[in-house]
Amino acid sequence: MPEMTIKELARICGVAVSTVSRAMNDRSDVNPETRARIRAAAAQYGYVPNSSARRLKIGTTKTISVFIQGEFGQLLVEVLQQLELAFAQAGYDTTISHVADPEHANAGTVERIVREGKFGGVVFLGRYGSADREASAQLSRRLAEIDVPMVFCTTPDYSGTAALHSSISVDDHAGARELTAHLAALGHRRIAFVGAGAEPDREHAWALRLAGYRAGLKDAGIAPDDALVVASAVEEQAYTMRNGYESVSRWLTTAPKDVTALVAVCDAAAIGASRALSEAGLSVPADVSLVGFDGLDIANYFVPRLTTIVQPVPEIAQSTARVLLATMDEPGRAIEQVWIRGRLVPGDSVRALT
Amino acid sequence: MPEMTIKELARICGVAVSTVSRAMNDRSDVNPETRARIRAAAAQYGYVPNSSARRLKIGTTKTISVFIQGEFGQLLVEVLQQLELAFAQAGYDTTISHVADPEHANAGTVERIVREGKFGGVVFLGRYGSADREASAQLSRRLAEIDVPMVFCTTPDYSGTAALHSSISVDDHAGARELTAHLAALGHRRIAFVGAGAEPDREHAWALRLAGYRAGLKDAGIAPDDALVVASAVEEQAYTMRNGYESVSRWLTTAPKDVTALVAVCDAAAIGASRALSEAGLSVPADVSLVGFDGLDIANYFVPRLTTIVQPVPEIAQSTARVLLATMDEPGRAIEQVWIRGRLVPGDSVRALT
DNA sequence: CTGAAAGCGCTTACAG
DNA sequence: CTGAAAGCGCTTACAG
Repeated sequence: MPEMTIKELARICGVAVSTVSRAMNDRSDVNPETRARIRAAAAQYGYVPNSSARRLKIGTTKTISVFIQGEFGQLLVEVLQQLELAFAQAGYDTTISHVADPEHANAGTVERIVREGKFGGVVFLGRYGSADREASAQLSRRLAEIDVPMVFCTTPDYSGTAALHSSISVDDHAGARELTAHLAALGHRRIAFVGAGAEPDREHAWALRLAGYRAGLKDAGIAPDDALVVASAVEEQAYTMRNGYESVSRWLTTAPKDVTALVAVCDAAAIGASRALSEAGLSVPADVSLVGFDGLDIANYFVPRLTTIVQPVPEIAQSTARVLLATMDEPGRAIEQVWIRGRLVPGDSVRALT
Repeated sequence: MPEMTIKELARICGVAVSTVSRAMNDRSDVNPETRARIRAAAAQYGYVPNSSARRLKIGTTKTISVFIQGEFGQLLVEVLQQLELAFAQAGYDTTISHVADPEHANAGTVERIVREGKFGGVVFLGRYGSADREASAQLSRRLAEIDVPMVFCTTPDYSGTAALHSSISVDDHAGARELTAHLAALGHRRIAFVGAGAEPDREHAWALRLAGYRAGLKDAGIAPDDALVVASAVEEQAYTMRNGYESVSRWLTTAPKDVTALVAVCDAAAIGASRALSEAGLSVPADVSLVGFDGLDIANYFVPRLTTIVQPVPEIAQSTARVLLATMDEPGRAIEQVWIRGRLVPGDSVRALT
């Protein structure tokens, strides 16, 4: 196919290029018959407008870019699908910008948004920024200076004291608190948390979930015990089976023997933890109860079925789309922080002690 | 940031736009000092060339598009990451085109490639086309007419008798054959296959794996038995836990009682199968042995650890990159079909009967 | 409702 | 090594 241009099509149809342009773009100021004739010819000859030329003129596009950094699991894939759907319904194309190497891509990420620049809006999905707090905060601030509507989905805004961006996430704190309360209600008092980061933090999912766990303990009148907070062994891949496995394996050598339940930072970590327990001769839930967070498919198929908080993927995606589209319509719009409650789904991984 | 243009930067530097262009594109015919000066100014003022304008002039870009259709799991994510890496090393950007709805996007997919047109190359990752055989074959043929180098990774070329596209995959047939031989060597004779499609097929992964299973039975002198071929209950999501679960649950009501082992079409299906077995009071591997295919993380963390064929992700990605880049260099290049052997990794899900 | 013309920001022969 | 100029394919005021 020799890539027909608007000029050739105009010649074939015996009209001016401007008329072809109007017909192709469904402008009202074209004779319906002319338009039909041009569109028929376009279909026949396989004419497709050159999007680069178009973009160069227009400046902006009906395209929303979703940024994903580093590894991404089932959860993000699901959110992504639903986002694409929601944007498509609003007449926007979705393009995925995957930043493979999170550590070296911060400046690059920003630069790319500015350069390609022509996105109607941008979603940051999952984590973003680097492990370094200050660098992440700086990135967040630089992003805020760019004149493109953006929202953070499933990842917090690290800007610092004042939030600079809209964000939508599951309510990590409330979820972990509920899981902990659930365990306490079943008689557990010695409950550990698996997957804490090294530095204090109050924005990452692990930190919010850890805080929720602590709040849950407090609700139940249980004194916190640092020996029950299991640090991530593989911090740069905190939300993985491997981290759950290695963290718990290491911790078990010195763990208090009276622990009866584990709250894992996520389902994947819970599954890794389960293997570590099994290798240590401990069975779930007979010897130790175990809960996860996220509600992945695997939580439902794992043996035993994992008690977990199911992330409300449809609501998260819909809220994200709603906030972004609203901001695109009304650029000066106030930023919005949305926390959506997940649903606790009991499995077979928790034993009642009472 | 007011989006500086080449013209403004040229004025600031006191040179012609053509000189700026040469400096930014690292052409040899610029005075090194001039170039340094211009680049410094570009950095200082945050000038980034407008990619649309550039594309419009150049016609083609240093960008490779990876197409992913429908749902995608951990395996494709891993391949994707490695592809991005390989392309980056060759100086190419990677962009992901996710086609959310596989059934309705065939024509759209093609059109999009043609329209955006300016990709240096295209990779189809995972499945592509629709469930309908003829539609897929037609799509494959239409793709072959487009003047963009493309390769199929982890998905077959459905063109028909003569292959029209290069493709790279794990050797599904050899892998399933090896798994079956492995079971037979441990004394299993009544071995079932979980996840067969309804229509005869010789290109999809399930069909190749089913054929490999049959070859493995034959190698071991075991007569095939149709009652041991478990049809997919959820055919449009064949490679999922849900399909493994529902297929085996349904089949168990009428399954021969003497089955001692299951070959699942993939790890996810194996995990689903495991739950179905467990609900029927059958334990893995004490009552039934179970093997998967793919080598996902979960195979290694599941209890019991799953015996499986590990997909050689690095080799698959590297071969894909190599073939695509070679085709881009040499457009008339012969197509190439690469089948890479996976590695059988024994877990704890198989019991020796002898 | 339609056409002629300017111009989006860049690259690349063509002269010097 | 550098500059002036043409032109990539489109859209959009501006006239009619």
